[in-house]
This record gives sequence, structure tokens and C-alpha cells, in this order.
Amino acid sequence: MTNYQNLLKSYGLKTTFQRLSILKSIDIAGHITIDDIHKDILTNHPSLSLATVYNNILKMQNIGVVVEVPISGKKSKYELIKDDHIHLICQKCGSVVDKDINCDVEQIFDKISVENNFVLLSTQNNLYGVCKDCIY
Amino acid sequence: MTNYQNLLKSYGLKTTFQRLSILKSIDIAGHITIDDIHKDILTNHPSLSLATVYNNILKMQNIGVVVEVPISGKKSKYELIKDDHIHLICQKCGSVVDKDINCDVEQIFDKISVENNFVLLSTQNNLYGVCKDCIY
DNA sequence: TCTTTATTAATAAAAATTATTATCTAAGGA
DNA sequence: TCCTTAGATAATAATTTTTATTAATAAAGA
Repeated sequence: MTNYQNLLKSYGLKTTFQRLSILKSIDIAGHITIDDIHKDILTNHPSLSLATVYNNILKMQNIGVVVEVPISGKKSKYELIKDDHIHLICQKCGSVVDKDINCDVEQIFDKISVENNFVLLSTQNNLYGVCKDCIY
Repeated sequence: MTNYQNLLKSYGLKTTFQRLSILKSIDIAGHITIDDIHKDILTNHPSLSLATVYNNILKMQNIGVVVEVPISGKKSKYELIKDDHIHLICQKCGSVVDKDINCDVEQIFDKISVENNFVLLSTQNNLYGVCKDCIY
């Protein structure tokens, strides 16, 4: 995991156990809901308030450390900032797996953006289906 | 707009003024939130219940007529079912514009899916940025 | 028109998110 | 190390969003 302590500091956010725990929880899970972050941290820090998770997720979203992954029909999950990529989202088990985005795809997205005078900042590419473990 | 009356009937959903109004509202707007559908229809049908909008959006999602478009940091919008496509989402004004998805992109998505034994059913491709009307 | 069954409106209930505030803690300076 | 202070947390309340309930209503076929 990147040095989030410095990253937080550079945006004027103090390094707290709660924030580092949230980042760690997201990092380990890859993609995780607010509720599950809360449950996760509660196991060794029983006083963590759910509101603290909400507040910090929001703040860390604003400074760009954390990214919301909204998923059709389900609750949003959160991931750490990373290069644009593809999500394979299983509609049976809910798993989310990252895959690299092909350069060709990026170029096409850039082209479409230019054609429409659209200033492209980021992309979210959700592929919905059934993962290999849920086919049978 | 397609013949939604028959489509509803084929799934055992009765054709009601409310349902047709919701479909029409989505069709005209292209992409619209639950709240805005409600507000929209209220103007000439003041008794429409918000719960009715929620219930019907859910039912029409289940039969595949309506699709949720979840948007990072904002409320979901809804669109009518259509072929996979790209969304240009303006982070300033919130506008959502559809663009055709390139065949090459579809092929790459198919390839990635096959490589991962993933049964691909649909995709949502959100390009976030600033639209031409909001640049200045 | 009548009958059946699903749908709606209205409301209540539940779930999710945000706001408030007293207490507490991180971080820098003495 | 010991203040000091600004910001953070926990606890809770308030708000917003979504879902469930039910009596009244309307659609669709006989």
C-alpha cells in the first residue's frame, strides 16, 4: 500500500487510527462496502462509529484517495485510487475483480471524448455477468 | 419509443397510466433520477405516489425494460433498455450523454471475459469529465 | 357489465446517510 | 516531555432514502 500517512498529511488530514484502518480495510478487500468496512474494523476496535466511516470515506473521496464504485442494483463499494481499469462484477456472488484496461480501449475512449469536446478525467468500466465460481 | 404496452403485458404487468408515464418520462429525459421522474409526472397527475415510482422502477428493472445507471458520487439515474453504450458524464452539470460503443471495445471486453471464464451479460461504461458546455 | 386480480395512494416502517456536539487525540512548539 | 490547539471521534439525533403494508381503486378478460 502506498504511503497514505503522507498523502493524508499533504491534504491537511490528520493521521488517525480510524483513517489508516479504513484504508487498510479497503486495501485488503480490494472492493468493500461502508458497512463491511465498519464491521471489519469493529473486530479489533469496537468503539468505531459508523458515522466516522461515512465521514472519512467522504473526505478521502474528496482528496482522491478513495474511489466509489457504484454497482447497478447493489450498494456501492469503495476502492483505493488506482489507474483506470475494468471491473468484472459477478451478479450472483457480488465479487468484483479488477482487470487492466487495454491501451486500445483507452485510445478509443480518448477519441470519443475529443470528438465530443469532452474533457475526460476518469472512467469506470463495469462488466456484469457471472464469475467462474458461480457458473454451476 | 418501443411498444412498451405489449412488453409490459408479456411479463404480466398491467398497463397503467403510471407505468406508461414513467416510461415516457425516462424516454424523454434519456437519463433521470427517481425524484425527477416523480416531479415530472406530478405536474399533470398530482396524486402520483413516490412509492409507486420506486415500486414500478424496481419491477420494470426486473423484467429488463428499465436499467439503473449508477453514478459515482451522485444519485442513480434510470434509462430505457438499449444496446451497450458509453456514458459521457459531466461532473459539473450532471448531464449524461450516450455514445455508441466501438466494436473493438466490445471485442476486447469479450476477450477479457473469456480469459477469466466470466460469462459477460452487460456492460456499463462511464466516462467522467467535463462536458463542452461546462468547460468555461 | 361483472368479476377477478393486480395496482395505486397513503402511510408507516425500515434503512441509509448526514449533522450536531461534547469529549478526546494528533501534531507541532515551548 | 509537556502544553496548546485545531481537528477528529463517538454517540446520538435528525434527515433522507427506500421498502413494506393495506384499504381503496382500476385494468382486463369473461
